[in-house]
Parts: sequence; structure tokens; C-alpha cells
Amino acid sequence: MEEVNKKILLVEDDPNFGTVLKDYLMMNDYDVVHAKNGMEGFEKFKKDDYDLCILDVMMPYKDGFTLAKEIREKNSDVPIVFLTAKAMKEDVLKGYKVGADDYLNKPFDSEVLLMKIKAIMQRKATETISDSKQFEFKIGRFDLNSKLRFLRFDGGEPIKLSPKENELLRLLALHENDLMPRELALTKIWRDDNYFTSRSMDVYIAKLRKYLKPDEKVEILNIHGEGFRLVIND
Amino acid sequence: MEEVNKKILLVEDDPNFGTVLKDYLMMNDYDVVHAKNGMEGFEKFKKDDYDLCILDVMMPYKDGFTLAKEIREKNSDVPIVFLTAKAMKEDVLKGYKVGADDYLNKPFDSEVLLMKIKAIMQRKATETISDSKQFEFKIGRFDLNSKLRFLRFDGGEPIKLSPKENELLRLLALHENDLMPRELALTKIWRDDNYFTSRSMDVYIAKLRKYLKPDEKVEILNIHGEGFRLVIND
DNA sequence: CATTTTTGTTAACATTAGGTTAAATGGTAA
DNA sequence: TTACCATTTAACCTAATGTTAACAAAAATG
Repeated sequence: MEEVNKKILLVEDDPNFGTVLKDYLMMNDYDVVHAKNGMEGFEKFKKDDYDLCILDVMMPYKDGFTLAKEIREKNSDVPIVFLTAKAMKEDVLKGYKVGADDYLNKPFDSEVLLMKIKAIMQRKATETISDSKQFEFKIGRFDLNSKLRFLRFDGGEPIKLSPKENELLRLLALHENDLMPRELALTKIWRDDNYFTSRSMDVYIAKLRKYLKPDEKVEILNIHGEGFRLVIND
Repeated sequence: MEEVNKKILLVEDDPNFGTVLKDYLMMNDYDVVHAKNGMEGFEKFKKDDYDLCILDVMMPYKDGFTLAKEIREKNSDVPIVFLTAKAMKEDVLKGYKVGADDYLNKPFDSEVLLMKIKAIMQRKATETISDSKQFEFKIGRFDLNSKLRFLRFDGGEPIKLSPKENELLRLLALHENDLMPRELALTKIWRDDNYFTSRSMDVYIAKLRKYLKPDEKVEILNIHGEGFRLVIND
């Protein structure tokens, strides 16, 4: 069983605590990269793919929440776990809003941490198979590169897509010819499902339709009350 | 805003705490079914589909863990959140082993609970996409795709169905050649059984008959006072 | 067979979702 | 700071959906 270890990005400014935690995780067969502050954390994050991020909330220069937001912008899927000394209510709320997967109060039981990590990885495992590494799509006569965020028609000059345009089109492409539920896009991209985010999404659908106009075989259909459907007619 | 609320099964033996929590959740647009002990909880679970289970750990007769195990046997997907008075380490570990999605210590902040619920639901929303239910039916020379809500005759241009048309035809198809009781459609689709919903349903039956006219072998028969029957003659 | 109940059908009406454009907001870099 | 860009919010309009009323027809009832 040749199995690659899961990779964890640990961002923790306390050198003692950070080192202990890192060693403990490594003893349990995780590959751990330890960054000493938010800035360094983001640099390391950009350089590699991680299966999990463990972020200290209180850090100089760049706190855990800000870092989490940046990470989410680049990759909306990585599980994120926050570490806090004191579990203040506002913190917890803020964390969940940024898309936290779990919360840990320092000092915590290391065995509990391992269980949580395991549980989170399991959760993500199922999703990851389907949509993790998919960045390039052919959409009729278009090419979408959702990593570089551009859309090219007939191999011509690429149009640059904004992050939201890109994510939305990517979700549609993942569900090509099938229903892409409204709710899915709202929770995945907007992380909230209310009247305004919903209207915002409609605005983006309009933008995408405009981009896709050159190929009249490609269209985004609405399924009233359910969501949208990217169809390629042939 | 015709949106179906998420359904929560709350199993909590403390009547005061349970009632307060239930009311709070209902105020926040969740449908809550409250069971007073593990046994009752499992009965209620079997009778309906839930989007989330909130289980008290300490309960007479059947504790939360045992209940969770039973629930997992029937349905491995429902998110489960445990409530504990004291967060003993063994409990937490046991919980994660049974497949807990989260943990809450009593007393907890209600706002935090809401955020956690939201986060968990969001997580599940993505996985849920792929659950391949029964969406496609052949009805004589028609194809019904009840996910995309369309009906196609002889592989031609699909007719779009409204949600109610779609649900009704789907129910009829599920009972092909058999009685589909009025009451069933009314409770399942209209969620209410009175004079007006009943008349509304008749209106929809008329619409479906019109759609199905092209295939004269397909008809919707009425069984007076009982319901309808979708028959395919051959 | 007269009467009541249930069903069939059509159309008017009300409500909600979605399409589109433009202006307001907010963040970021020059 | 200004200028720019992505995104949200607002506004207005159209399409889609669902409910109700009204009346006709069919089925059950005694």
C-alpha cells in the first residue's frame, strides 16, 4: 500500500507550541509545513497543495481570519481549522463565516485533535474525488482555464474572468448538461444564501451569457426555482 | 418564496431545555421534530427524512451514541451533532468514532449553534448533488426527467414542466398502472389536504392529460373518490 | 330520477423568480 | 489621494408558476 501522507499547513506563531504540535502531527503520519506567521503562511500555501490548514487566530501582522479569507479566495475547498486561546463568541462566528471547518481551543487534547482531523479529512475525501483537480474545461468552442481564470473562444484572445465569474462558470461546467442547483453555487461561492446573494448570482449569470454568446450552441438555461443548466447543443 | 425548510430531528430528554431549543430553531426557519428520548427519536427518524440530527448524549433508556449508531446504520449521510453537558474526552472521541459532525457543550450560545448548523448544512449540500435518486421515467412514448423537469415525446423537443406538474407526474409514474391516492399527492406535493388544494390538483391533472395526449396509449384515469391512475395500454 | 358530490376545464388573477441595466460600495494599486 | 476593478444593491420589467372562481360534466346516492 503505497500511500502518500496527507499534507498539513500549520500556521502558528508561538514557536514552542508550534513545534510540539508539528512533531506530534508528524509522528502520526502527516506531512507538516510550519509557518511562523500569516504572511509566511500564505506564501507557503500558494507554493503547494494542502489537505488541511490549521491556523492560529491570534498572530502578529496577519491574523488567522485574514489568512483564511485569502486562502478561500485562492481555493474554496481546503478544510480550515482554527486554533484559539480563548473561544470568544465573535471569533467563533467570524470563523464560521470565513468557512471554518472546525474550532479548537488551546490547550486542547492532542487525541481529540487527531480525531477531528480524521473526521474532516473523511468528509472532504468524498467531495475531493469529484471536483478537486478539475481546472480545464471545453465548453462548446470555448476553453475555460479556471486556474488562470480565462475563457478563450476558438483559440483566440482569452477573456479574463473575475473570480466569481470564473467559479460560477466552473461550477456550471462541472455539471454540464445537468442541473447546477442555485443553492450549490450560493453556498460554495457566496457562502451564504439570501435574497441579495441570489440576485448577485443572477447578475453573474447574465455576464456569463454575454461571454458565451459567440457560440450559439452554448447556452445557460434556467430551471425555475431550481438553478441553471449549461447546455451544449449539437 | 416557496422554499422548503430544513428538517431537524432534536432528541433531548430535558423538557425545558428541549422546548426552548426547539422554539429557537423554529424561529430560525427550521422544521423541528422533538423526541423526548432515544427510542422515540429512532422511531421518528425512521418515519421521515431529516437534514440534521441533534442528539443529547445523556438520555435514559437509550443514549445519544447508541441512537447515532442506529441512525448511521439506516442512513450514513445525515449530519449528526451531539449535545453534552460536560465535554469529557472519552465522549468526544466516541462521538467522532460514531461519525459526529460536530459537538456542542451545554450551555452553549444559540448563535453559535445556528452558525454551526449552517456550516454543516453547507458542507452536506455539496455532497448531496450526486445522490442518484430515481429521476428518469419512461411513460409510453414519453421520457420524463424529473430532475431537469422535462417531458419528451419520441425523443423530440422536450416540454418544460413546472415543479408541481413535474412532481405530480412523477408520483403518478411511481405508481404506474396502480392507484395514486389523492391524499398522497396532496400531502406530499401540496403539504395540505383541503378543498382548494384538491381543486388545484385537478387543474394539474388536466394539464398533464393535455401534455400526454400525443400518445393515445397513455392516459390518466380517475378513480372516483380515491385518486388517479396512470395507465399505459398496449 | 332528482340531488349531491366529485371531477374536468378554462380563464382571471396574484405571486414569485429571473433578466437586465445601471448606480452604489468597497477594496487595491498606482 | 485618485482611478480602477470586482462585487453588491437597486430598480424596473418580463416570464413562470400557482391559486381561485366559475361553470360544465360525470359519478354516486337514495
